[in-house]
Parts: sequence; C-alpha cells; structure tokens
Amino acid sequence: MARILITSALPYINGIKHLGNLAGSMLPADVFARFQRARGAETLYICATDEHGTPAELAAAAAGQDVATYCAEQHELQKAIGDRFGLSWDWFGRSSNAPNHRLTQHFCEALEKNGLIEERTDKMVYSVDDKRFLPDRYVEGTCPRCGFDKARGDQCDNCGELLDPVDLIEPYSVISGSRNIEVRDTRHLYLLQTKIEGKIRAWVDSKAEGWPALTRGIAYKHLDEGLIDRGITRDLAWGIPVVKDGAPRPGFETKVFYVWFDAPIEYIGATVEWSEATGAEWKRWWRTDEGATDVEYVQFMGKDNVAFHTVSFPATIIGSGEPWKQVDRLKAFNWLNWYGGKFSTSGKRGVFMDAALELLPADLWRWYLTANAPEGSDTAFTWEQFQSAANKDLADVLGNFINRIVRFNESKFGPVVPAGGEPGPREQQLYADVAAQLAVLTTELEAIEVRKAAQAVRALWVLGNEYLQEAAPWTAFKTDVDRAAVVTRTALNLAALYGRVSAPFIPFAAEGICKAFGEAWPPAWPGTDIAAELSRLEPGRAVAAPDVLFPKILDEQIVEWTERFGGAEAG
RNA sequence: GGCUGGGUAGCUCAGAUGGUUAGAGCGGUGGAUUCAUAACCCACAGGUCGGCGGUUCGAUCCCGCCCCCAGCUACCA
Repeated sequence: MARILITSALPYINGIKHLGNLAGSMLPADVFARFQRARGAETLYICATDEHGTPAELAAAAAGQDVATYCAEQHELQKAIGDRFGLSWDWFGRSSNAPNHRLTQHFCEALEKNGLIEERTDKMVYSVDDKRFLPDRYVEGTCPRCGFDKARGDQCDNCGELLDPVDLIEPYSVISGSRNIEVRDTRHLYLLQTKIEGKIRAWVDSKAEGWPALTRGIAYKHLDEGLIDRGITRDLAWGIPVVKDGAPRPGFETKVFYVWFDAPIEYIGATVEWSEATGAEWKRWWRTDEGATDVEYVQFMGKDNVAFHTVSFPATIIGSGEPWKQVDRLKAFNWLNWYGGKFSTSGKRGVFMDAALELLPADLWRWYLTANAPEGSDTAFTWEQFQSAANKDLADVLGNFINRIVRFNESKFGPVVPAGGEPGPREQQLYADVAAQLAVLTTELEAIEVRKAAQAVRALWVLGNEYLQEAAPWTAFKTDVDRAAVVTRTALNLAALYGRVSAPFIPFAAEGICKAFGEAWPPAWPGTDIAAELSRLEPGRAVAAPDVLFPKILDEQIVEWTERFGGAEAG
C-alpha cells in the first residue's frame, strides 16, 4: 500500500488564523489525510507553527512579552484550535524547536560545501531608536512619485509605484514612528540560486505536468524571469543562529537565518520532533536513501506560497546535493475572500478560527469551506451562502435522512436492524447508483479536487432520500411488512455508509453516525462491492438514534453575525 | 509598470483540446408526498460565457487590443 506524506503550509505564529487560512491549506490537507488513512495508506500529516521573522518579534512586543514566551503561548493556542477543528495532524511542530535549528544549519553547511553560499554586503535601513534594521515594509514615507504620505518602503499603496526605501521622502520607522533612521552596511549570506537554475528547472519540468495551472504558472514565471541569488540571513535576534564549524559564524553573531529559509525545512524538522516523541523513524519518510523512495509527498498551500515551494525550497534541497524526498504533488489554493474583499484583523472583517467555533460546531465550517473551497479562483464567503450550505446539505439532506430512517425504524421495528425480505430491483438500482457515485467520490478525493469531492458526497446523500421517497417503506408497511423491512434495512445500511464516506469532511458528525450504527471509528473506506457494503448491518444489530447531528442556522443568527463581523456593507 | 492566474445563470462555482439543447448547488416558481430537523422527492424558469475586432464553414473556447479582480515582482510572511 502507498505511503503518503502530507504537509500543509505552516500557519504564521502571530495570532489565530482566519477561515481563509484554514480553507486554503490545513483543512483540505486534513480531508486528504483522513481519506488516505481510511483507504489503508500509511499516512503522515505534518504541520507546525512558523515562528520566526520580524512580525513575530513585533507581535510579541505589542503583547508585552518576550518572543519565546509569546511564541510558546501562541503555538499552544493554534494547536488547541486546530484540534477543535478536527485537524488530524500526526504532529504539529514548531519551527523554533531544536530539530529545525539543527537541520537549517545543516542545510546551510551542505550548500556552502557545494559552493552555493556567499557572504555579501548590503545597504539596509537602520532605525537608531528601534535599535534594529527595518525590512522595506517597515519603513514608510512620502512617495516621490505621487506624494502619498504613507507609501511603504517596497511599494506605494496609492499609485502602485515600486520603491526602494531610500527613495522615500522623509522616511520614518513604522514601528516607532522615529525619523532617526539611516542606511547602514550589513553582511549577509546569499544562496547562489543562479548557479543551480538549470537543475531547478529540470526538476520543475519533471514535476510540473501534474501540477495545476496556478502552480505551474507561478513556478515558470519565476524561472522564466530568471532566478536571482537570495539573501538567507537577517539582522534579527529571534531565529536560528548562523553557525560555522559548530560555533557562531564570525560576523554573524547578531544575525539569524531568514524565516523563509528555515520555515519549509521545518516540514522535516517537525517530522523529527514526531519521531523523537513517538519513537518512529523519520528518515524513511524524508531520505530516499533510507526508505523514502515509495513515499508520495503532497503539499497544500495558498497561492502566495507557491514560489517558495516550487523554486526556493527545492533550491535548498537540490543545492544540498543530498537525497531528500521532494514534493510530488503540490495543491495550491486561491483566496477565500470576505464578501469579495480581504479578511482583515485590523479592519474587523471576517471570522477567525476561534470566533467561528464560538458560533457553530466545526463540521458546519468544515463543510462549507470544502464544498466552496477556493480552488479555481478566489471565492467569496457570504453568510447567506454559509447558511444555505450548512442548512440544506447537512441538516436537510444528510441529517434529516439519518433521522427519518432511524425514527421510522424505531417506530415500526424497534431499535434494531429489522429482519425479513430480500432485496429487489429497486435495491439493485440503488447499488448501481451508489457504486457509481462512490467511484466519483473516490476519484475526486484521490485527485484532491475538493469541491468536486464534496459535490460527490452530497450526491451520495441525495441518493438516500430519493430511494426512501420511491421505495416508501411507510406505505409498504401497511401491506407487506417484509418489503418494508428490506427497504428500512437497506436505508439504515446506507446511513451507516454515509458515516464512513463523510468522515473526511465532517469527522465529528461522522463519528456520531458510525457509533450510532455500531460501526468502527475511524472507519475504513468502502470497497466496490456495494451490495455487500449495504448489507453490513446484520438483522438484530442495535441502532441507537444519534442526537440532532446538525443544528440549523437561524435567520436571526445571520443578521446578528453580519452585524458583529461585518458583511455585505463591506464588499 | 512587468509577469502569472481569473472574469460563465440573481448568488457561489463547474465546463468545453472550437461543432446540434453551456452545467451543479443555493435562491425563485409549480407539483407530489407525509417516515422525518416545515424536511425530502419531481418539474419548470433564468445566461448575447467581461468588451471590441480578427481567424474559421462554425468562437464562450484560438489570436489581437481594451476593461475589471487577484497573486507575485525576491528584505512581509
């Protein structure tokens, strides 16, 4: 059986993520992981918090904490909220943990050994009062082109002109507002991507055919524009120290690796953390010389991350010259927008993961975000869309089906699967319909077509209602109890099957369904013999009515939430 | 500005390597049903496929120009 390694983009440490972050990487990765496990594939789903960089330092300062404490707390918060969303990580690591330090330093060493690291001197903006170098975005001033007085050091938001911080008129530090800033020389390590451009392109060529247009387009855009050598260190205190021969690298004592150099390495680092915690062997997942040749590695991320995963991280791996497992399939998502605009913390626009769970159970969010995943293009979240998806699909189609058949069974046959009768032509047709639709679902999940997979599972649910409507056991019961028993038994089996195939999408409700019918949890993916799959529940097996599986979202709630979180008026 | 995606029913999105009636869900209208969380099931209505021009027997799909949205543009992550 296949072995599947799954990583989702590492959520940045500065605060709880919003629904867009969830929808564009962690959630679809989880759906895929649950599906693969159910099929019996040996599956490892790795995620972690991405903890380095300027924003982490500033967020900690704003919270009045030292960075290490801040990151430790935020990591626990993100882990807890992920668990509550049912994200089934095998390990949720931290890019600041020791394994990533060791690995990041190792990669730099390997690259240097191969002649791909060079020290260079740059000029950078330094804020005397903040006692730190400022990334371009943290310098603002007046745009030399249009006169806008809040132009950022990299680009003017008003006229769109691309800028260099030294272009700004009367520049100041965004952090403190201080105008006491100057340009200083600073020395950094550069990764000489230009030297291995050909190898990187060859690798992309070997993989890109299987990538979606979005992924492929971004990768080739960077290659076609020409790679440039890339600074991989920064003047920061918080991060992974730059070492040489086991000691601080001379001249780099106050510098650390750039967050985008170490963050993807944490995919490996987190696996090492997992291995240290569980005793499992990490190299058979990551080293092709130690058993990883049969691993299929699948990455999930938002479109802003694609370049780093198709070019930058591969450059690190390829440049090391070592036999590391590289990504096979790369699934990129567009943005989930908030009524056509962006989610915004400061603008109080949009729902964040913690707030979402205060309102409604995770399954409702999971369903909406998979059924409406921003796959082909950016997708707009609206409360109305969310309400109808949750109410119609979950409560009315699935929840009501389970409820109606269990209730009917209880009133006519008692709380057990009824005996009697033999399946007839209508059941044969049902088997064929279910087989066809299940095949579609399996194919779409295997292809990581998230929306289509959700559509397919919904179509399976609809088959149950159609079947009951036509077979009408409540009518048959009056004249032919055996016929009613067959239909009821078949429908109960169908309900149990729904618990199994819905598990990747709505694991909490699926667990309730599986347990109500005495099915194993976590479930195994059904096979292709549908007649057998729909006869699993033997007559006499106890059936416990599950509680209401999905609460309905009321119009009043939508009104209240629209007001509270911002909505239509913000479009 | 450049490059890369995208612009398809009231809404959110599929799709077509160019070929008779362009699809789904929601929303709307009508019908059927009463086992069920007033739910389910069936049917119907709804589109100059962003705009203009070109290639072609034929374009929503290919080409050119334009408009709009998004991402990237390498020190935000």
